[in-house]
Amino acid sequence: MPELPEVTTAVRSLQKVLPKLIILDIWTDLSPTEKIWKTKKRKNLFKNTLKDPFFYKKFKKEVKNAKILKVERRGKNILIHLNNKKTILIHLKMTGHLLFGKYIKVMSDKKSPYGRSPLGRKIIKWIPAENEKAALFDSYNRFIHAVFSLSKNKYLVFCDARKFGKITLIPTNKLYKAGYGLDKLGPEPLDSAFSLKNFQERLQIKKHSKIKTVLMEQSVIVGIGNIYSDEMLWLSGIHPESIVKNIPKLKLKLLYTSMQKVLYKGISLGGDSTSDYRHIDGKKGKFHEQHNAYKKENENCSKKNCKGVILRKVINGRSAHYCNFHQELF
DNA sequence: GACAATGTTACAGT
DNA sequence: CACTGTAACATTGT
Repeated sequence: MPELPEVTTAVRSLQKVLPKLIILDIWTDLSPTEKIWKTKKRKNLFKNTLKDPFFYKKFKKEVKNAKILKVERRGKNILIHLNNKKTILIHLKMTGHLLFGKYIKVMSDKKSPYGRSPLGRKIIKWIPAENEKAALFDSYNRFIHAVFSLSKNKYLVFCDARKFGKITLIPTNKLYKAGYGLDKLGPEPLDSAFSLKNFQERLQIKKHSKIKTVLMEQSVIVGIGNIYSDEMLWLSGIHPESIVKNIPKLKLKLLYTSMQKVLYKGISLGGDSTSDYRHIDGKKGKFHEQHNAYKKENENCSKKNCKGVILRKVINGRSAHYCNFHQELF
C-alpha cells in the first residue's frame, strides 16, 4: 500500500541508516536472460529498469562502489542519491517494500509450505542473518527480488510479491526533465507552501471527473492512493463520485484539512500494513488498525451519531468505500 | 475456480 | 480535447 505515508516512513528510516554507506554489489532475480528478454512483449514498459537484462548490466557497473549521499521522497517515489551524479529511483507500486539489515544468501531445496510459492525448487534465497531458521518461510521475506550489498555488512533488500515495483537509475540532474519519470508530478500535499487555494486550483484541472479519481491522479497531487483517498473523503463527508466542479467551496476546504489530517495520521502511525507494506526492519505499520472506510464494507459507519453503513463500489476501476449516509453526493 | 488486490501506463472507445 | 474503461504487468490470499 505504499502511498505517501508509507513511502515517507520508509524514506525517513532509510535516511537515518543509508548515507555514507558504499554499494558493493547488487543481486536481482527480476532480470531474465537476454534471449528471453528479446521475446517479451511490451518491453518499453520495463526498459531501463532491473527487468531489462541489458540495463541490469549497466546498472551494476554504475552503482558498484558508489557512496550513498541522501535518501528522499517525491510523491510515491524513493530517490537514493549517489556520489557519482546518479540517483537510484525506486517505485514500490502495489506490493513492494524495502528492508534493511544483515542478510545472507543461501541455497534452498526445501519444499515450500505454500503451494504456489516458487520456493519448492532449488533456488538462491536471501534471508535475515540473525534468524536463519525461523526466517526461512516467513512471509515478509518470501519475495526478495533485489539485494544491495552495502559496506559495514549491511543490506538493502527489495521485496515485492507481485513484481510490479520498479528500480531504475537516472542522472541526478535529469530527474525532473521530461521523460525521466518525475516530470508531470503534481505538488506535494503536505508541503507548507501548498495552500487551500493551490489545492482548489489543482483539482479544477479535472473538474468534470469524480473526486476520488482526481485525488488519486498523481499529475494533480502526488502521494494519495486508494486507501487514503477513501479515508479523507469519509472524514470530509464527500461522496467519492461527486463531480469536482459541483463540490461547494466550504466542502473543499474541509477536504483540504481532512487530507492533511489523514496523511499526517498515516505517517504518525508508521503507514498502513493492510497488505504487504512493512517498515525497513520488517515490522508492520498501524494505520490499518484505524480505518473508517477502506475495507469496512457492510460495517456500521463509525462517525459519531451516524446511522450509515459502509458500501463498496467500483469507481473508475478502483474499489471505493464510503458511508451511504453522511458522505454527500454533489 | 472465481475474484480481488495498495499503482501506473498504453490504448481504444465515448 | 476530456474523460472512462480495459488490459497488462505477476502473483497471492480468500
